[in-house]
Amino acid sequence: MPDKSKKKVDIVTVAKAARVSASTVSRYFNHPDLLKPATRKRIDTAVRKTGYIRNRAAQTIHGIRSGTIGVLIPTLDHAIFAEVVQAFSDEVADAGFTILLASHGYDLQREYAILRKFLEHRVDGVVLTGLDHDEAVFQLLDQQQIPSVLIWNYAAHSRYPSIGADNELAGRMIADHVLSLGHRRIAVMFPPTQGNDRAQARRDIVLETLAQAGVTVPEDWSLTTVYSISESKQDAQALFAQPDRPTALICGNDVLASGALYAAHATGLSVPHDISIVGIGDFKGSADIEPPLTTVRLPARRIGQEAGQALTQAIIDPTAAQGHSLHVAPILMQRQSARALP
Amino acid sequence: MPDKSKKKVDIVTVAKAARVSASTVSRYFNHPDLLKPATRKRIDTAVRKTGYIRNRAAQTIHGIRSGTIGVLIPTLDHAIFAEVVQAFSDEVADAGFTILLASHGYDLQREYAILRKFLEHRVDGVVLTGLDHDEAVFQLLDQQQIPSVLIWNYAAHSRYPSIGADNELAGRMIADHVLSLGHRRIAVMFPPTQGNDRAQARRDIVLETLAQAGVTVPEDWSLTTVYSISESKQDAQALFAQPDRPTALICGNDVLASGALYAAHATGLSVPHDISIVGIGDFKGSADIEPPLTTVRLPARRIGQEAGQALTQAIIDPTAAQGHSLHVAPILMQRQSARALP
DNA sequence: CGCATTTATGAAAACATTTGCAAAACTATT
DNA sequence: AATAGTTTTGCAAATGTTTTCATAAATGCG
Repeated sequence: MPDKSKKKVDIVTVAKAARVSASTVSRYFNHPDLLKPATRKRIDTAVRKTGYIRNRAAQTIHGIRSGTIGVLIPTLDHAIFAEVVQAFSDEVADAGFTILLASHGYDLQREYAILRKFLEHRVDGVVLTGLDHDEAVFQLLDQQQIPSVLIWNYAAHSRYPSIGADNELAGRMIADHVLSLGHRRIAVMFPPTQGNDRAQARRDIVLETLAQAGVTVPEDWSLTTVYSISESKQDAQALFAQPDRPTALICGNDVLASGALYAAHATGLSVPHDISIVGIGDFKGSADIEPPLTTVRLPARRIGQEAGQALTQAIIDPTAAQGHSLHVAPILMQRQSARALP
Repeated sequence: MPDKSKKKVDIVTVAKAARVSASTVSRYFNHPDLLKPATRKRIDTAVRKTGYIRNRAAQTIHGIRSGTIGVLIPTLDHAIFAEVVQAFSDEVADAGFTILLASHGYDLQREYAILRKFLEHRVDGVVLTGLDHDEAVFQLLDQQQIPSVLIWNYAAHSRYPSIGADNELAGRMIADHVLSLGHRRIAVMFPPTQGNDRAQARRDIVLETLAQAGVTVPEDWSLTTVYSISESKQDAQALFAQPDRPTALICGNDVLASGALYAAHATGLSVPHDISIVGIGDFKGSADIEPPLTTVRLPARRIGQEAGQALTQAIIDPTAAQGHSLHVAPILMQRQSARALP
């Protein structure tokens, strides 16, 4: 039915077709209750016939909300970020927002550039991943006075409201757990930490917790491995091949831990009998891997949802106090990849 | 430095600060070469001082491109889609496009609604996942004459250019492979197929290929399992517990296959000695799981990249022929989870 | 039925830009 | 120094909406 001719159809095209003024058509969309049912009906058919689609850009220049939220993550390739984004998107979609998504690949400069682009699009809100960002990023946010939230990592005193888990706590929890199982000969495997405050915090706290218990990790038992199952499998295999083996391996995240699990399997080591392996994150497959991975859960979905609620709230009611940080507690998931030393 | 006062800064604010007209400021951004170096410099500092950020919405109503591409996927929770999106996003970001992302969760009605929303935002292009869509969706696309591509699945005769792998081919490849290994007692496990043409096509072709070889899959060896490791582990465990066991299990995707692998492990079955298990997709961990999974690779990154290139091309040069479909060939990855029957 | 309300609609200004055209400011040439 | 040509800039119109204000139409009431 809709008119297929290429001439652009705008609000006045519809107005003409319905024999009303443009203002009335505008009202049809924004305050339908102000219209006489008969006119409403007339416009309705006109819209249908012309195939009219509202132009959000034209609305936006009136200071009307754009209906978009900019979401800035390191990468979608980590399942955990994909999960947060999905949850966030679902949450804000209900309120009519669409997300503008971009990833910076841990490059702070790109993050700034992308944020600017978001701002050019006049996003109604911004989501940034992690607590640490370039000072220029914060200045831009301050200056534009745009509702923003930092997700994934939590800190009570963050510069903008943060919604996420306390990564230091998570690190301490897993380290404490391993310690409590009686392990003292412990190896660690973490991802590189440049531009990644989350991994950084985790590593530091794990090492510190161990140190406080009098456990020091020898140089060659402290592995740095990129986020990849194959890499971690390889590195762990090398570690396990050494004559002198640790009794436990703490991994900075579950991907690394999965790789380590496979490495153990490939090396003929039995987990948790010969070695205990733990991760951080509780990623999707972690509960089902063999053996099920002991880890601490960082509730991604929950974070996405909470962030979505907080941000829509802040956008819809800008007078309300600038949102508060929210801590989504990590949870120790005791499964079968770690055991107590006899 | 930038002015922190809340009064909105627009192009005329900058113009005043630089003692030029608004048009000149506009030219500063769009045709800088038309400006005298001195004026350019003056505007430059004015922009900096005022903290001005261009308003894309205002440009867009002039028919200028919005610089956004709408990407519509079923869900980000499947790593494979996250991967395509990431690759696509990287590709188009280079050309200055930002993506508007939304997921429909396999609900065709929602897909239509989201597409409309994209169109309201005047996206410059649209990416849809899969070949099958509501007729209304295609009509909208036809009517709006907007560059569009269907990704993930390929078909030579698709209604809009499709860029992806031939899922039927992938299904046939893996079925043929299992057959060629000498298996005849074969079980299959596929995800539910409603609203999911990809899974549908795979299942049909696998069954058909087996049938052509004279192999029929008994009712209770044909499992339908939602996309989830834990579910598939459970279902596979039930299957393996039966007295009469198949010699091979073909899974509709690698997630299902991973679950089955864990199930075998948990049941004390050795893979591939006691049973061969294969998947489709070659997901991220598939090469590193124990044993490494035999599967057929659906090159997600490649698809995302190709789609990105094709779409930017179509947007930048609309006169060029409406893009062509592109087949990204699936590749059989022979690893260790399947063996030839003696 | 006429007047005062109330309700529904239209005209025009506003929003932040871009752009065609014309005027102004330079340069080069004689 | 005057002219012609070129480069740089400004003015004003245009873009697709929303909104304020005013007017027209409908309704209620005595």
